Amino acid sequence: MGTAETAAGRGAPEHRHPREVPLQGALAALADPVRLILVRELAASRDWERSCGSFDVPVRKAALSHHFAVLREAGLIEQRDSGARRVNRLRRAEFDARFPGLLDLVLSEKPDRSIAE
Amino acid sequence: MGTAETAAGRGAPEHRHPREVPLQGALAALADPVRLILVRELAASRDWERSCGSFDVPVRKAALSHHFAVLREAGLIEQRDSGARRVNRLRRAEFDARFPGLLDLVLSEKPDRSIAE
DNA sequence: TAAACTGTTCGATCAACTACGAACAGAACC
DNA sequence: GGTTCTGTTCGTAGTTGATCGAACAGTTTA
Repeated sequence: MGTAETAAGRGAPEHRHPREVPLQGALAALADPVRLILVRELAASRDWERSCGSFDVPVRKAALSHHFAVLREAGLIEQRDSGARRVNRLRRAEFDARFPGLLDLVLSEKPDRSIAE
Repeated sequence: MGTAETAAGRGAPEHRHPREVPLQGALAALADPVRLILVRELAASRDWERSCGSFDVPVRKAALSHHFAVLREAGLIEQRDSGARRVNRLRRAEFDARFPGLLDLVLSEKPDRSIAE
């Protein structure tokens, strides 16, 4: 059919606005090396540019899918289905309004070399 | 003997300056309900005023001791032995210099009612 | 000296998190 | 049609973290 807006493996992703995210949840979401990579790479990309599989992380897709779910629940990202792939955007403004400075802190920190080891 | 400056159960506590604390460690330290209470109560008290046992937290002393160790390793608090008790202070300025805005975020957030349940 | 108090450490338990492979489902491509 | 690509879900395994009670070691008080 015409333009595709459907899903990949299942229904549309459930989102949570940063406004409804508890501080503890936001901190926990960011206290993980893999998710930090995702957030930083996302911040360096344009909205809706990156699909889930396009990130350079040392985990397989099952774990990756889980991490994206956590970021979604923490109000950090928004996802949209585009054909077979699911594209992402960082909720910069909304998240920063809810937790002023937190995202800046994460993004200004130079990534620690070597994730595992 | 004269003035006591010794320990409670063991040697002097090991500290870590916020400068040497990784962002991930700071976030993880703050992503816990008990430790959030400790930090907030500490912020509302004067330096060296509060002993470890003087906090209103729903855990026993073994767990409490562990939480203080985590806060110490995260550069969030400083401890000093004063006779039988160990007194604390929040490293406001140093921590804020290392992670600008993070502590403010934690302290401006209204404590979520009901820690467990 | 003995008892009470404060806090640490040990060992065990239990819950939560992270990870993987396999199976699945829709989209795109041949 | 079938194959490949993308991502989710499931079941499971390993790791980490929080918690407790008990034992311990100083300090203080009686």
